[in-house]
Amino acid sequence: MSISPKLALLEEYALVARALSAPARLMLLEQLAQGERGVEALAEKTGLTIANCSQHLQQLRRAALVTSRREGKAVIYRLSDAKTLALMDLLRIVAERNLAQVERILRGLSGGEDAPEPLSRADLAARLADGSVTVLDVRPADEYAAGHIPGALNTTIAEIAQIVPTLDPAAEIVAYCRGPYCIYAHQAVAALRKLGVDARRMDGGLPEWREDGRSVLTEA
Amino acid sequence: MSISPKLALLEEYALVARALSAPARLMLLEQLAQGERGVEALAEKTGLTIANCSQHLQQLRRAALVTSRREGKAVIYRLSDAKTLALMDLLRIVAERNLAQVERILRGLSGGEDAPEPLSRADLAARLADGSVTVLDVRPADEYAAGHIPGALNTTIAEIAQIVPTLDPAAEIVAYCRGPYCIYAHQAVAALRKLGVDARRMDGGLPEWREDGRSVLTEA
DNA sequence: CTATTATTCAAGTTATCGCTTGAATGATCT
DNA sequence: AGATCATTCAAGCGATAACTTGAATAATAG
Repeated sequence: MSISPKLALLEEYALVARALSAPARLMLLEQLAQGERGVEALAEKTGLTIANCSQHLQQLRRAALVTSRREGKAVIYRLSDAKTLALMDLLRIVAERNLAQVERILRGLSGGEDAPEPLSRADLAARLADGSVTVLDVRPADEYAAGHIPGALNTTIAEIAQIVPTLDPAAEIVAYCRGPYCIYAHQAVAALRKLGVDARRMDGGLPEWREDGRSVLTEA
Repeated sequence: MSISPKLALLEEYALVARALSAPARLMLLEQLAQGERGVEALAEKTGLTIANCSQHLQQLRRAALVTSRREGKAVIYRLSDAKTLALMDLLRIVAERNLAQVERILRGLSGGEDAPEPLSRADLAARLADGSVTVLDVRPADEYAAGHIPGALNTTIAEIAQIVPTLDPAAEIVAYCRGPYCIYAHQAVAALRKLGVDARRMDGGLPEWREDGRSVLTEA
Protein backbone atom coordinates (compact mmCIF):
# COMPACT_ATOMS: atom_id res chain seq x y z
CA MET A 1 0.00 0.00 0.00
CA SER A 2 1.37 3.45 -0.86
CA ILE A 3 1.99 6.28 1.57
CA SER A 4 -1.58 7.52 1.50
CA PRO A 5 -3.83 6.00 -1.12
CA LYS A 6 -6.79 7.84 0.30
CA LEU A 7 -5.25 11.26 -0.23
CA ALA A 8 -3.98 10.28 -3.65
CA LEU A 9 -7.50 9.34 -4.66
CA LEU A 10 -9.02 12.54 -3.30
CA GLU A 11 -6.32 14.49 -5.07
CA GLU A 12 -7.53 13.05 -8.37
CA TYR A 13 -11.11 14.04 -7.68
CA ALA A 14 -9.93 17.45 -6.62
CA LEU A 15 -8.06 17.82 -9.90
CA VAL A 16 -11.29 17.52 -11.83
CA ALA A 17 -13.00 20.05 -9.59
CA ARG A 18 -10.06 22.42 -9.87
CA ALA A 19 -10.32 22.26 -13.64
CA LEU A 20 -13.85 23.63 -13.30
CA SER A 21 -12.87 26.32 -10.84
CA ALA A 22 -11.78 29.07 -13.23
CA PRO A 23 -14.30 31.19 -15.14
CA ALA A 24 -12.06 31.13 -18.20
CA ARG A 25 -12.24 27.35 -18.37
CA LEU A 26 -16.01 27.34 -17.89
CA MET A 27 -16.21 29.70 -20.87
CA LEU A 28 -14.11 27.30 -22.90
CA LEU A 29 -16.29 24.37 -21.91
CA GLU A 30 -19.39 26.32 -22.84
CA GLN A 31 -17.90 26.98 -26.26
CA LEU A 32 -16.94 23.35 -26.67
CA ALA A 33 -20.48 22.34 -25.75
CA GLN A 34 -21.49 24.00 -29.02
CA GLY A 35 -19.17 21.70 -30.93
CA GLU A 36 -15.50 20.98 -31.42
CA ARG A 37 -13.13 23.88 -32.06
CA GLY A 38 -9.49 24.70 -32.66
CA VAL A 39 -7.40 26.68 -30.21
CA GLU A 40 -7.44 29.89 -32.17
CA ALA A 41 -11.22 29.91 -32.57
CA LEU A 42 -11.65 29.31 -28.86
CA ALA A 43 -9.21 32.07 -27.98
CA GLU A 44 -11.09 34.46 -30.25
CA LYS A 45 -14.48 33.57 -28.79
CA THR A 46 -13.39 33.83 -25.19
CA GLY A 47 -11.09 36.81 -25.52
CA LEU A 48 -8.12 34.93 -24.11
CA THR A 49 -4.66 35.11 -25.63
CA ILE A 50 -3.69 32.06 -27.64
CA ALA A 51 -1.03 30.91 -25.19
CA ASN A 52 -3.28 31.37 -22.20
CA CYS A 53 -6.11 29.56 -23.95
CA SER A 54 -3.82 26.67 -24.81
CA GLN A 55 -2.75 26.33 -21.20
CA HIS A 56 -6.32 26.30 -19.95
CA LEU A 57 -7.20 23.66 -22.51
CA GLN A 58 -4.34 21.52 -21.33
CA GLN A 59 -5.63 21.70 -17.79
CA LEU A 60 -9.03 20.59 -19.00
CA ARG A 61 -7.39 17.75 -20.85
CA ARG A 62 -5.41 16.71 -17.77
CA ALA A 63 -8.71 16.47 -15.93
CA ALA A 64 -10.04 14.46 -18.87
CA LEU A 65 -12.95 16.83 -19.37
CA VAL A 66 -11.91 17.39 -22.99
CA THR A 67 -9.95 15.44 -25.56
CA SER A 68 -7.99 16.67 -28.55
CA ARG A 69 -6.88 15.44 -31.92
CA ARG A 70 -4.61 16.82 -34.59
CA GLU A 71 -6.04 17.88 -37.91
CA GLY A 72 -3.35 19.21 -40.19
CA LYS A 73 -1.51 21.86 -38.25
CA ALA A 74 -4.47 22.58 -36.05
CA VAL A 75 -5.37 20.85 -32.79
CA ILE A 76 -9.10 20.32 -32.39
CA TYR A 77 -10.57 20.10 -28.89
CA ARG A 78 -13.91 18.61 -27.90
CA LEU A 79 -15.78 17.59 -24.76
CA SER A 80 -14.70 14.08 -23.88
CA ASP A 81 -18.25 12.79 -23.36
CA ALA A 82 -21.75 13.57 -22.17
CA LYS A 83 -20.68 13.24 -18.55
CA THR A 84 -18.66 16.42 -18.86
CA LEU A 85 -21.79 18.26 -19.86
CA ALA A 86 -23.69 16.61 -17.00
CA LEU A 87 -21.07 17.77 -14.54
CA MET A 88 -21.23 21.36 -15.79
CA ASP A 89 -24.98 21.18 -15.53
CA LEU A 90 -25.06 19.92 -11.99
CA LEU A 91 -22.51 22.52 -10.99
CA ARG A 92 -24.78 25.20 -12.38
CA ILE A 93 -27.84 23.74 -10.69
CA VAL A 94 -26.17 23.64 -7.29
CA ALA A 95 -24.82 27.15 -7.71
CA GLU A 96 -28.14 28.59 -8.82
CA ARG A 97 -30.20 26.68 -6.33
CA ASN A 98 -28.13 27.80 -3.42
CA LEU A 99 -26.56 31.12 -4.12
CA ALA A 100 -28.74 34.13 -3.66
CA GLN A 101 -26.14 36.11 -5.53
CA VAL A 102 -26.63 34.11 -8.70
CA GLU A 103 -30.34 34.63 -8.39
CA ARG A 104 -29.84 38.36 -8.20
CA ILE A 105 -27.57 38.40 -11.22
CA LEU A 106 -30.03 36.46 -13.32
CA ARG A 107 -32.96 38.55 -12.08
CA GLY A 108 -31.14 41.68 -13.04
CA LEU A 109 -30.72 40.34 -16.53
CA SER A 110 -34.21 39.14 -17.19
CA GLY A 111 -35.89 42.32 -16.09
CA GLY A 112 -36.84 41.63 -12.51
CA GLU A 113 -39.27 39.47 -10.65
CA ASP A 114 -41.74 39.35 -13.51
CA ALA A 115 -39.43 37.29 -15.70
CA PRO A 116 -41.51 34.47 -17.13
CA GLU A 117 -40.77 30.79 -16.62
CA PRO A 118 -38.65 29.27 -19.36
CA LEU A 119 -40.36 26.99 -21.87
CA SER A 120 -39.29 23.35 -21.74
CA ARG A 121 -37.62 21.92 -24.81
CA ALA A 122 -40.33 19.30 -25.16
CA ASP A 123 -43.04 21.98 -25.13
CA LEU A 124 -41.11 24.08 -27.60
CA ALA A 125 -40.77 21.14 -29.96
CA ALA A 126 -44.52 20.52 -29.77
CA ARG A 127 -45.38 24.15 -30.41
CA LEU A 128 -42.86 24.39 -33.24
CA ALA A 129 -44.82 21.63 -34.93
CA ASP A 130 -48.12 23.54 -34.73
CA GLY A 131 -46.54 26.87 -35.64
CA SER A 132 -47.63 28.80 -32.54
CA VAL A 133 -44.15 30.08 -31.73
CA THR A 134 -41.37 32.12 -33.32
CA VAL A 135 -37.98 30.84 -32.24
CA LEU A 136 -35.06 33.26 -32.07
CA ASP A 137 -31.48 32.05 -32.00
CA VAL A 138 -29.54 34.85 -30.34
CA ARG A 139 -26.08 33.37 -30.68
CA PRO A 140 -23.39 34.76 -33.00
CA ALA A 141 -23.99 34.05 -36.68
CA ASP A 142 -21.16 31.53 -37.03
CA GLU A 143 -22.55 29.38 -34.26
CA TYR A 144 -25.99 29.58 -35.81
CA ALA A 145 -24.49 28.45 -39.11
CA ALA A 146 -22.78 25.53 -37.40
CA GLY A 147 -26.11 24.19 -36.23
CA HIS A 148 -29.46 25.52 -34.97
CA ILE A 149 -33.01 24.53 -34.17
CA PRO A 150 -34.92 24.06 -37.47
CA GLY A 151 -37.11 27.08 -38.12
CA ALA A 152 -35.22 29.35 -35.76
CA LEU A 153 -34.28 32.87 -36.90
CA ASN A 154 -30.84 34.21 -36.11
CA THR A 155 -30.47 37.70 -34.71
CA THR A 156 -28.23 39.64 -32.35
CA ILE A 157 -29.47 41.33 -29.19
CA ALA A 158 -28.60 44.70 -30.69
CA GLU A 159 -30.75 44.14 -33.77
CA ILE A 160 -33.62 42.49 -32.00
CA ALA A 161 -35.85 45.59 -32.10
CA GLN A 162 -35.69 45.69 -35.88
CA ILE A 163 -36.70 42.10 -36.34
CA VAL A 164 -39.78 42.26 -34.15
CA PRO A 165 -42.12 44.05 -36.63
CA THR A 166 -41.43 41.38 -39.24
CA LEU A 167 -42.67 38.56 -37.00
CA ASP A 168 -46.10 36.97 -36.74
CA PRO A 169 -47.76 38.90 -33.88
CA ALA A 170 -49.90 35.88 -32.99
CA ALA A 171 -46.92 33.63 -32.33
CA GLU A 172 -45.15 33.76 -28.98
CA ILE A 173 -41.45 34.57 -29.16
CA VAL A 174 -39.05 32.07 -27.62
CA ALA A 175 -35.33 32.80 -27.47
CA TYR A 176 -32.47 30.38 -26.94
CA CYS A 177 -28.69 30.58 -26.87
CA ARG A 178 -25.71 28.43 -25.96
CA GLY A 179 -27.22 27.02 -22.83
CA PRO A 180 -27.52 27.60 -19.13
CA TYR A 181 -24.15 29.30 -18.76
CA CYS A 182 -24.97 31.76 -21.49
CA ILE A 183 -26.82 34.98 -20.88
CA TYR A 184 -27.80 35.93 -24.42
CA ALA A 185 -31.31 34.49 -24.17
CA HIS A 186 -31.81 36.25 -20.84
CA GLN A 187 -30.73 39.52 -22.43
CA ALA A 188 -32.95 38.95 -25.44
CA VAL A 189 -36.01 38.37 -23.29
CA ALA A 190 -35.21 41.43 -21.21
CA ALA A 191 -34.81 43.54 -24.37
CA LEU A 192 -38.07 42.30 -25.88
CA ARG A 193 -40.03 42.84 -22.71
CA LYS A 194 -38.67 46.36 -22.50
CA LEU A 195 -40.17 46.88 -25.95
CA GLY A 196 -43.49 45.65 -24.64
CA VAL A 197 -43.24 42.37 -26.52
CA ASP A 198 -44.04 39.17 -24.70
CA ALA A 199 -41.17 36.67 -24.86
CA ARG A 200 -39.74 33.73 -23.04
CA ARG A 201 -36.54 31.73 -22.92
CA MET A 202 -36.19 28.11 -23.89
CA ASP A 203 -34.90 25.99 -21.03
CA GLY A 204 -31.29 25.06 -21.80
CA GLY A 205 -29.53 25.80 -25.08
CA LEU A 206 -28.54 24.14 -28.30
CA PRO A 207 -26.24 21.55 -26.68
CA GLU A 208 -29.09 20.36 -24.46
CA TRP A 209 -31.48 20.35 -27.42
CA ARG A 210 -29.04 18.21 -29.35
CA GLU A 211 -28.47 15.99 -26.32
CA ASP A 212 -32.24 15.36 -26.23
CA GLY A 213 -31.89 13.82 -29.67
CA ARG A 214 -33.86 16.55 -31.44
CA SER A 215 -33.06 17.59 -34.97
CA VAL A 216 -30.48 20.28 -35.64
CA LEU A 217 -30.17 22.12 -38.93
CA THR A 218 -26.77 23.04 -40.33
CA GLU A 219 -26.40 25.77 -42.95
CA ALA A 220 -25.21 24.54 -46.31
CA MET B 1 -26.39 45.94 -16.34
CA SER B 2 -23.18 45.51 -14.36
CA ILE B 3 -19.65 45.61 -15.74
CA SER B 4 -19.68 41.99 -16.84
CA PRO B 5 -22.66 39.97 -15.75
CA LYS B 6 -21.41 36.99 -17.69
CA LEU B 7 -18.15 36.82 -15.79
CA ALA B 8 -19.88 37.44 -12.49
CA LEU B 9 -22.13 34.48 -13.14
CA LEU B 10 -19.29 32.20 -14.13
CA GLU B 11 -17.41 33.34 -11.06
CA GLU B 12 -20.25 32.01 -8.93
CA TYR B 13 -20.19 28.64 -10.64
CA ALA B 14 -16.43 28.56 -10.30
CA LEU B 15 -16.78 29.25 -6.58
CA VAL B 16 -18.71 26.02 -6.13
CA ALA B 17 -16.15 24.07 -8.14
CA ARG B 18 -13.30 25.66 -6.20
CA ALA B 19 -14.90 24.54 -2.96
CA LEU B 20 -14.62 20.97 -4.23
CA SER B 21 -11.05 21.37 -5.38
CA ALA B 22 -9.21 20.64 -2.14
CA PRO B 23 -8.79 17.10 -0.80
CA ALA B 24 -9.32 18.34 2.75
CA ARG B 25 -12.77 19.65 1.85
CA LEU B 26 -13.70 16.46 0.05
CA MET B 27 -12.80 14.59 3.22
CA LEU B 28 -15.05 16.90 5.19
CA LEU B 29 -17.91 16.38 2.77
CA GLU B 30 -17.45 12.64 2.98
CA GLN B 31 -17.69 12.85 6.74
CA LEU B 32 -20.77 15.03 6.53
CA ALA B 33 -22.34 12.54 4.16
CA GLN B 34 -22.40 10.18 7.14
CA GLY B 35 -24.45 12.68 9.09
CA GLU B 36 -24.20 16.09 10.69
CA ARG B 37 -21.19 16.86 12.86
CA GLY B 38 -19.62 19.58 14.97
CA VAL B 39 -16.37 21.28 14.04
CA GLU B 40 -14.28 19.48 16.62
CA ALA B 41 -15.51 16.02 15.60
CA LEU B 42 -14.77 16.81 11.96
CA ALA B 43 -11.30 18.09 12.79
CA GLU B 44 -10.58 14.92 14.73
CA LYS B 45 -11.80 12.63 11.96
CA THR B 46 -9.93 14.39 9.19
CA GLY B 47 -6.76 15.17 11.11
CA LEU B 48 -7.04 18.89 10.46
CA THR B 49 -6.46 21.49 13.12
CA ILE B 50 -9.62 23.07 14.49
CA ALA B 51 -8.94 26.47 12.98
CA ASN B 52 -8.08 25.04 9.60
CA CYS B 53 -11.13 22.83 9.66
CA SER B 54 -13.33 25.79 10.52
CA GLN B 55 -11.96 27.75 7.59
CA HIS B 56 -12.57 24.92 5.16
CA LEU B 57 -16.11 24.55 6.45
CA GLN B 58 -16.71 28.22 5.88
CA GLN B 59 -15.59 27.88 2.30
CA LEU B 60 -18.01 25.03 1.84
CA ARG B 61 -20.72 27.16 3.37
CA ARG B 62 -19.90 30.07 1.08
CA ALA B 63 -20.40 27.70 -1.83
CA ALA B 64 -23.65 26.60 -0.18
CA LEU B 65 -22.61 22.96 -0.21
CA VAL B 66 -23.16 22.76 3.54
CA THR B 67 -25.26 24.64 6.06
CA SER B 68 -24.72 25.13 9.76
CA ARG B 69 -26.74 25.77 12.86
CA ARG B 70 -25.85 26.56 16.43
CA GLU B 71 -26.56 24.07 19.16
CA GLY B 72 -25.44 25.32 22.53
CA LYS B 73 -21.88 26.42 22.14
CA ALA B 74 -21.26 24.05 19.28
CA VAL B 75 -21.87 24.73 15.59
CA ILE B 76 -23.25 21.74 13.73
CA TYR B 77 -22.59 21.40 10.01
CA ARG B 78 -24.51 19.28 7.52
CA LEU B 79 -24.77 18.83 3.77
CA SER B 80 -27.22 21.39 2.47
CA ASP B 81 -29.22 18.91 0.40
CA ALA B 82 -29.11 15.79 -1.75
CA LYS B 83 -27.74 17.77 -4.68
CA THR B 84 -24.46 18.21 -2.85
CA LEU B 85 -24.13 14.45 -2.64
CA ALA B 86 -25.08 14.16 -6.31
CA LEU B 87 -22.38 16.63 -7.25
CA MET B 88 -19.73 14.72 -5.28
CA ASP B 89 -20.90 11.57 -6.94
CA LEU B 90 -20.72 12.89 -10.46
CA LEU B 91 -17.30 14.35 -9.76
CA ARG B 92 -16.14 10.93 -8.67
CA ILE B 93 -17.71 9.24 -11.67
CA VAL B 94 -16.05 11.60 -14.13
CA ALA B 95 -12.72 11.29 -12.36
CA GLU B 96 -12.83 7.50 -12.24
CA ARG B 97 -14.21 7.10 -15.71
CA ASN B 98 -11.52 9.21 -17.25
CA LEU B 99 -8.41 9.05 -15.20
CA ALA B 100 -6.28 5.99 -15.63
CA GLN B 101 -4.43 7.01 -12.52
CA VAL B 102 -7.49 6.62 -10.34
CA GLU B 103 -8.06 3.22 -11.83
CA ARG B 104 -4.57 2.17 -10.89
CA ILE B 105 -4.93 3.41 -7.34
CA LEU B 106 -8.18 1.52 -6.85
CA ARG B 107 -6.79 -1.60 -8.51
CA GLY B 108 -3.82 -1.53 -6.23
CA LEU B 109 -6.13 -1.45 -3.26
CA SER B 110 -8.50 -4.19 -4.22
CA GLY B 111 -5.81 -6.71 -5.04
CA GLY B 112 -5.39 -6.39 -8.76
CA GLU B 113 -7.38 -7.25 -11.84
CA ASP B 114 -9.21 -10.10 -10.16
CA ALA B 115 -11.13 -7.78 -7.84
CA PRO B 116 -14.78 -8.83 -8.01
CA GLU B 117 -17.60 -6.58 -9.14
CA PRO B 118 -19.30 -4.77 -6.29
CA LEU B 119 -22.72 -5.97 -5.22
CA SER B 120 -25.57 -3.54 -5.86
CA ARG B 121 -27.45 -2.21 -2.87
CA ALA B 122 -30.71 -3.66 -4.18
CA ASP B 123 -29.16 -7.12 -4.50
CA LEU B 124 -27.62 -6.84 -1.06
CA ALA B 125 -30.98 -5.94 0.45
CA ALA B 126 -32.57 -8.97 -1.20
CA ARG B 127 -29.85 -11.33 -0.03
CA LEU B 128 -29.93 -9.87 3.47
CA ALA B 129 -33.57 -10.91 3.60
CA ASP B 130 -32.80 -14.53 2.74
CA GLY B 131 -29.71 -14.70 4.96
CA SER B 132 -27.20 -15.69 2.27
CA VAL B 133 -24.74 -12.91 3.10
CA THR B 134 -22.70 -11.66 6.02
CA VAL B 135 -22.41 -7.88 5.94
CA LEU B 136 -19.35 -6.21 7.43
CA ASP B 137 -19.33 -2.53 8.33
CA VAL B 138 -15.66 -1.55 8.22
CA ARG B 139 -16.07 2.03 9.40
CA PRO B 140 -14.90 3.29 12.79
CA ALA B 141 -17.04 2.16 15.71
CA ASP B 142 -18.54 5.58 16.40
CA GLU B 143 -19.84 5.88 12.86
CA TYR B 144 -21.26 2.37 13.09
CA ALA B 145 -23.01 3.37 16.31
CA ALA B 146 -24.45 6.48 14.64
CA GLY B 147 -26.20 4.31 12.05
CA HIS B 148 -25.56 1.14 10.07
CA ILE B 149 -27.21 -1.43 7.85
CA PRO B 150 -29.39 -3.71 10.02
CA GLY B 151 -27.62 -7.01 10.58
CA ALA B 152 -24.17 -5.68 9.71
CA LEU B 153 -21.23 -6.53 11.96
CA ASN B 154 -18.73 -3.82 12.80
CA THR B 155 -15.02 -4.54 12.55
CA THR B 156 -11.78 -2.76 11.72
CA ILE B 157 -9.52 -3.78 8.87
CA ALA B 158 -6.82 -4.71 11.37
CA GLU B 159 -9.09 -7.12 13.25
CA ILE B 160 -10.74 -8.59 10.21
CA ALA B 161 -8.73 -11.83 10.28
CA GLN B 162 -9.99 -12.63 13.78
CA ILE B 163 -13.62 -12.20 12.92
CA VAL B 164 -13.60 -14.47 9.88
CA PRO B 165 -13.63 -17.85 11.72
CA THR B 166 -16.73 -16.79 13.66
CA LEU B 167 -18.76 -16.25 10.50
CA ASP B 168 -21.08 -18.59 8.65
CA PRO B 169 -18.84 -20.15 5.96
CA ALA B 170 -21.81 -20.64 3.65
CA ALA B 171 -22.66 -16.93 3.53
CA GLU B 172 -20.79 -14.62 1.18
CA ILE B 173 -19.05 -11.71 2.86
CA VAL B 174 -19.97 -8.21 1.70
CA ALA B 175 -18.16 -5.16 3.06
CA TYR B 176 -19.24 -1.56 3.00
CA CYS B 177 -17.91 1.73 4.33
CA ARG B 178 -18.59 5.45 4.00
CA GLY B 179 -19.12 5.43 0.30
CA PRO B 180 -17.36 5.82 -2.99
CA TYR B 181 -14.72 8.21 -1.68
CA CYS B 182 -13.79 5.85 1.13
CA ILE B 183 -11.28 3.07 0.73
CA TYR B 184 -12.03 0.98 3.80
CA ALA B 185 -14.27 -1.50 1.98
CA HIS B 186 -11.64 -1.83 -0.77
CA GLN B 187 -9.03 -2.56 1.87
CA ALA B 188 -11.28 -5.03 3.66
CA VAL B 189 -11.94 -6.99 0.48
CA ALA B 190 -8.22 -7.01 -0.33
CA ALA B 191 -7.39 -8.24 3.17
CA LEU B 192 -10.04 -10.99 3.06
CA ARG B 193 -8.98 -12.21 -0.35
CA LYS B 194 -5.39 -12.34 0.81
CA LEU B 195 -6.64 -14.70 3.54
CA GLY B 196 -8.24 -16.85 0.85
CA VAL B 197 -11.73 -15.76 1.83
CA ASP B 198 -14.14 -14.74 -0.90
CA ALA B 199 -15.53 -11.26 -0.37
CA ARG B 200 -17.04 -8.37 -2.26
CA ARG B 201 -17.81 -4.72 -1.73
CA MET B 202 -21.25 -3.20 -1.65
CA ASP B 203 -21.68 -0.54 -4.29
CA GLY B 204 -21.69 2.85 -2.54
CA GLY B 205 -21.73 3.31 1.22
CA LEU B 206 -24.07 4.11 4.05
CA PRO B 207 -25.07 7.56 2.73
CA GLU B 208 -26.14 6.02 -0.57
CA TRP B 209 -27.96 3.21 1.26
CA ARG B 210 -29.82 5.77 3.33
CA GLU B 211 -30.51 7.88 0.23
CA ASP B 212 -32.16 4.81 -1.33
CA GLY B 213 -34.67 4.91 1.48
CA ARG B 214 -33.49 1.67 3.07
CA SER B 215 -33.63 1.10 6.81
CA VAL B 216 -30.72 2.17 8.99
CA LEU B 217 -30.22 0.91 12.52
CA THR B 218 -28.92 3.24 15.24
CA GLU B 219 -27.36 1.86 18.42
CA ALA B 220 -29.33 2.63 21.55
C1' DC C 1 15.25 22.80 -47.48
C1' DT C 2 13.18 27.10 -45.94
C1' DA C 3 9.21 29.67 -44.75
C1' DT C 4 4.77 29.79 -42.68
C1' DT C 5 1.14 28.82 -39.60
C1' DA C 6 -0.88 26.66 -35.35
C1' DT C 7 0.10 25.27 -31.05
C1' DT C 8 2.87 24.43 -27.06
C1' DC C 9 6.63 25.26 -23.78
C1' DA C 10 9.32 28.08 -20.42
C1' DA C 11 10.30 31.91 -17.44
C1' DG C 12 8.76 35.67 -14.69
C1' DT C 13 5.26 38.49 -12.06
C1' DT C 14 1.34 39.11 -9.30
C1' DA C 15 -2.48 37.29 -6.81
C1' DT C 16 -4.64 33.67 -4.24
C1' DC C 17 -4.84 29.49 -1.34
C1' DG C 18 -3.83 26.45 2.46
C1' DC C 19 -1.93 26.11 6.75
C1' DT C 20 -0.21 27.80 11.30
C1' DT C 21 -0.35 30.70 15.35
C1' DG C 22 -2.49 33.61 18.60
C1' DA C 23 -6.22 36.51 19.78
C1' DA C 24 -11.38 37.52 19.70
C1' DT C 25 -16.27 36.26 19.84
C1' DG C 26 -20.43 33.70 21.61
C1' DA C 27 -22.84 30.67 24.54
C1' DT C 28 -23.11 28.25 28.72
C1' DC C 29 -22.20 27.18 33.80
C1' DT C 30 -21.25 28.47 38.52
C1' DA D 1 -20.41 38.86 36.47
C1' DG D 2 -16.47 35.77 35.74
C1' DA D 3 -14.79 31.35 34.02
C1' DT D 4 -14.87 27.98 30.47
C1' DC D 5 -15.43 25.81 26.15
C1' DA D 6 -16.29 25.73 21.03
C1' DT D 7 -15.72 28.24 17.20
C1' DT D 8 -14.21 32.03 14.38
C1' DC D 9 -11.21 35.86 13.00
C1' DA D 10 -6.70 37.97 11.63
C1' DA D 11 -1.95 38.07 10.33
C1' DG D 12 1.91 35.86 8.25
C1' DC D 13 4.40 32.34 5.44
C1' DG D 14 5.27 29.17 1.71
C1' DA D 15 3.31 27.06 -2.28
C1' DT D 16 0.45 27.22 -6.31
C1' DA D 17 -2.22 29.34 -10.17
C1' DA D 18 -3.25 32.89 -13.79
C1' DC D 19 -1.58 35.73 -17.15
C1' DT D 20 2.09 37.79 -20.12
C1' DT D 21 6.03 37.56 -23.15
C1' DG D 22 9.16 35.35 -26.09
C1' DA D 23 11.07 31.21 -27.81
C1' DA D 24 10.50 26.18 -29.36
C1' DT D 25 8.05 22.43 -31.74
C1' DA D 26 4.98 20.27 -35.60
C1' DA D 27 2.85 20.07 -39.79
C1' DT D 28 2.32 21.96 -44.21
C1' DA D 29 3.36 24.91 -48.48
C1' DG D 30 6.52 26.69 -51.77
